Amino acid sequence: METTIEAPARDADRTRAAILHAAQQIFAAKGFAEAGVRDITALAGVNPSLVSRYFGGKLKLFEAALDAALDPRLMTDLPKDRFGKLIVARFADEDDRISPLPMMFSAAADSEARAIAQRLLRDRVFEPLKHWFGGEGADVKAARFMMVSLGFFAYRDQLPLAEFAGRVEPRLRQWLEREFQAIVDE
Amino acid sequence: METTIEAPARDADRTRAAILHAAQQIFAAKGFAEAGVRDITALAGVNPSLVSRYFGGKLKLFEAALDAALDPRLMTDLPKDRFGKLIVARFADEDDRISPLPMMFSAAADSEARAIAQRLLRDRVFEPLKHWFGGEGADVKAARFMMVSLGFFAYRDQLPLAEFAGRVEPRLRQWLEREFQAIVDE
DNA sequence: CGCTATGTAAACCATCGTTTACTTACGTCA
DNA sequence: TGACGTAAGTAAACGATGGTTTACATAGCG
Repeated sequence: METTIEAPARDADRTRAAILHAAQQIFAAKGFAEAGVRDITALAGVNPSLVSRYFGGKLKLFEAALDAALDPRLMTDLPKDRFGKLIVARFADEDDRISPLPMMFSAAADSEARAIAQRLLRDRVFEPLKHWFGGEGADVKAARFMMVSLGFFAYRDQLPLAEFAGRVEPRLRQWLEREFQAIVDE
Repeated sequence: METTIEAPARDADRTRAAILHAAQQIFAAKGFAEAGVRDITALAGVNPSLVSRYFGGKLKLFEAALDAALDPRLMTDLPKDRFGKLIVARFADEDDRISPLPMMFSAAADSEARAIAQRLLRDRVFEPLKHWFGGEGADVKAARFMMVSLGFFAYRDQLPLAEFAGRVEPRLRQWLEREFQAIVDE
């Protein structure tokens, strides 16, 4: 699964990119607090001190990793008439691009990391979504979207119940699809 | 506000209770990771070493604090015909008994604390709720309840947007009420 | 009067992000 | 081409944090 990113000898840009890429994997897998700088640099095959040199510290690296992974179009590039089905598919079917979302939960426990996650979540997800919905009540729609999404991830990652393990239960999935579709339709 | 719990001289039971009570306040306020044993014992007015002696460590204290604060009837004592309005009121209007719920989020970042929170959330919230809903699809109903609840708390505590700061926006609140009511009605 | 439970103070120890000092490869210029 | 200087990277130590343990003091009961 995790493939070590070999940083070629003496190339600052490649090394920086290797650290960033490793950081995305480790942060997504272990969360902000339990992901150690030594874990990340070990995966990148470089020295731990380079995190401070190239990124200014673990917190800034976290911010850079989150920022690089977040693409606002991830939610707003879908056709509105099939939004429900497609967004749930993207969430549930292990789309690699979704990993930054659950990664944000891990930041909740650390007050500094939480501030970063909040800002990014607002600027890169909430605001684009609000403008995409448009019209009156767009802010409420965006808030509804955030609640259902966060609820889904929190439930899936926090409460891995035996009966729902592995994939999303069909009736639950159907409810989620209707829920998301209702946001754009109303 | 936080009132220091004076532990009378040389009473093990009272001291134990004072630590537990202080732990509930500090854990709820700062989360598992950022709540220090020294913070808790300072509020209780006792020595930090007593946490290990009386509870077997910080993790066990967290478990005890969560367990003591969680009352399953918190959700299942409401009349089903007005469930939506009442549960949202309980969530949004700063009912003191709700504090353990957000407190669980803070445990998500720590793998050991998360395991405890998962078990407690399942045994003390999910299962009682499932039996209270009853009938066919009770498990899906309970899951829906968990998702909306977790989504609400995650959104409120994670994303304090300027326009929704302070209290819950009325239209959002209305949506939440309909959402919760729909779970019991369907 | 003395033993045991209660509580305290201080040290312990592991973790972890970061900094410092040193080494080495590579491009440049004489 | 060859020495030199700068940038890239490493190793090791630093320093703070924080849960836990140990050694010691003392109050209260039999």
